[in-house]
Amino acid sequence: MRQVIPPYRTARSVTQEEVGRVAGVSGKTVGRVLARDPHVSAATREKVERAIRETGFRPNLAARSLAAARSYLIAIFVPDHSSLYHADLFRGAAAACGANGYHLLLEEYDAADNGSALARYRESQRRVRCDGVILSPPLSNDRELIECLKSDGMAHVLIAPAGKVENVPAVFADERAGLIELFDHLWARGHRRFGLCTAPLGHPYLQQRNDIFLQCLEEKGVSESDAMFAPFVWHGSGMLSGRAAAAFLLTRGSRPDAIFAFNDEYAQGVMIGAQELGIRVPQAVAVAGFDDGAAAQFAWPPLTTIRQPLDRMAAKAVELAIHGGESCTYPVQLIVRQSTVPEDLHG
Amino acid sequence: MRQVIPPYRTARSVTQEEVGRVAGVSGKTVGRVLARDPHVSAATREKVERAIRETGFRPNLAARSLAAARSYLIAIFVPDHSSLYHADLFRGAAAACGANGYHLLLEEYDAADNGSALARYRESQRRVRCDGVILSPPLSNDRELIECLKSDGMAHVLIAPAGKVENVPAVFADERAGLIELFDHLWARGHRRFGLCTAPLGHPYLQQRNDIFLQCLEEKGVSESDAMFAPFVWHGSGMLSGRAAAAFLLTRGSRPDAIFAFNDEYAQGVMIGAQELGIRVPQAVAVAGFDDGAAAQFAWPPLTTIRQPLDRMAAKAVELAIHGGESCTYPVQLIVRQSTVPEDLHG
DNA sequence: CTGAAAGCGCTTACAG
DNA sequence: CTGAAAGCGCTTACAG
Repeated sequence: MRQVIPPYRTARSVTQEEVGRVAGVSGKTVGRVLARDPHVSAATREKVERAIRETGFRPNLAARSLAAARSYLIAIFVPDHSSLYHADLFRGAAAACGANGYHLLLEEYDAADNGSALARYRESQRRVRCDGVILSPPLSNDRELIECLKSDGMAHVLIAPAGKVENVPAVFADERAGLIELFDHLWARGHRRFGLCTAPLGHPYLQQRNDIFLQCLEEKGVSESDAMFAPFVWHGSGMLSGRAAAAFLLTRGSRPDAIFAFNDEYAQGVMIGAQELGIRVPQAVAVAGFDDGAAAQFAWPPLTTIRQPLDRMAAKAVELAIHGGESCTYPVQLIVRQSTVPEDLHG
Repeated sequence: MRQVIPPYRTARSVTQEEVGRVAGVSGKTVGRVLARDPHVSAATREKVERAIRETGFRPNLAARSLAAARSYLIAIFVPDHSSLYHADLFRGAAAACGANGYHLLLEEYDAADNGSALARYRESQRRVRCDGVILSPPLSNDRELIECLKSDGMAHVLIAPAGKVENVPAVFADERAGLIELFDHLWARGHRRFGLCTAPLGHPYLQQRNDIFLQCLEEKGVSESDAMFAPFVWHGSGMLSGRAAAAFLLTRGSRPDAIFAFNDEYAQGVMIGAQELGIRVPQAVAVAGFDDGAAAQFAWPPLTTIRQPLDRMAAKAVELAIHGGESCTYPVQLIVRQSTVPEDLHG
């Protein structure tokens, strides 16, 4: 029966038993070597390793999963639109999975539909049970999905949720420290009139960046300080929406001399919008973003922004999902470029 | 023994047997319902489906894989740097996997190291045997990796390889048709002096785009027609390299009046480079790209480019990997925007 | 330090 | 149309 292999089946692979036969030990001992069990003599280990090489043995993940009741799979969700932010996360997560003998499974969801990720999770988990799920913004604030994960007993880790979530391990970037540093940089350069972009609903982690920026302003308590908000209007992409925000902010009576956009895509749009109006960046208006992700690479002039280590954060999330552990916060870094400081001052 | 569940194990799940008990049939019949076997009476099917709902039964992928000798997993490789192109592919592939009851597995590799993807494949496949592997550029022209896949008997599908690869199913975009359309567009607008960007080594699919563009020029056989190539110099990102290419092309004696960049990231850099030199796009120089991917979203002015349906191509690749089938070619679409036609002409 | 047994939860033929 | 048996290739206790 076992020899009947229809064409679509993968070739029957070498088993531990067969490796054991070649090495002159039992298959179980081969399993021990593979599991790095210390209770194996060096000589046996040596023999087994040679036999593994000779036979081209590859452990069968399905069998292993079934016996061990773990899948060696970690799932992460990808929104159905291009997101540079998420692309960076995936790379970091995939690398970390590989390093831990795990594999990263990508699940797609519809970002425009609030319940979609939950539905996708339910449907998908009918087929595979991953060992853990990693939730990135905006899903890291999806209470319903998190509740479902909890009640399923599914390990889960949040990346950069807005605020702490009780009893759920999370990986944060120290956004507050970065924003304070950015604010101080702008303040020190003499900026007093600030423009901000209203964050879209359902993205509390973006809103939070604005909130912290406003707190910085408040702490200065200087009366002439003022913040002006561009309303949120979606124009089909972060860039175009940022461009519209710039048009709003820069065509009023008293326009801001510095604009903080809650992420790089918006910031680039703000710069384009300003330049279209003939307003020079940074001479007439300084612009800063957040993330230092791929979008910052496309910005001109080069964008002053706050770099968060997304790849390391994703890697940490994978490790927390696999091994458990405490929430942690990664430092961020203010990257000063020519969108806030003219080139000639850069030396 | 089976009741000893260490904390790290996933909870024991409901089995087909148990569902069968609830439904008053054997577990095998439950399996038939799940497999959509037509030889099940409607009444039985109904009973079983109710029992599945009541018990919250979820089939165990590991057990299924082990018994059926297929993993229900498709692997795709992601380079270790941000790539908008690849991010678009992944989304399409993930969606198609979901629709087919499969899952997409992300494998990371080092784009700077030629043998890295092969090494990564070998190492990873020691642990999981996927049912298929999808190779996207530049891996879709990696002979060594493809040979290895073949000798492993691993199903594989190529996305947009440069040239046909013998006996390997591939998904193409009709780049030639798109490039001819783009060339005709530029020609019709009176452009005669063309600038091109030399493609990086190891990316024959980009080189191919230049080659086709040059063929179009040749076919015109017009003596004053000329093409000028910017040398390839990597400046850390496609955008910055394109910017340098523009600086090269636009500071010679007889500068081009239209520049074709082999992809959108380069094209955006070319536009930035031109604008820095005070050369207006499109009035003084028209610029066009290729892909209409996420990079085109960041471009200003909006970029004329050739849209290829990356998500559908990736979805098709997944289907070929799962079900087999013939190579196929997707139509592309010239998207004319303001980088080649001034806004006032757009109506 | 190593082996034999039992079991993970499915699918695949084969009977009936 | 439905059931009982065998098997997929591992891991987990338990013996020795």
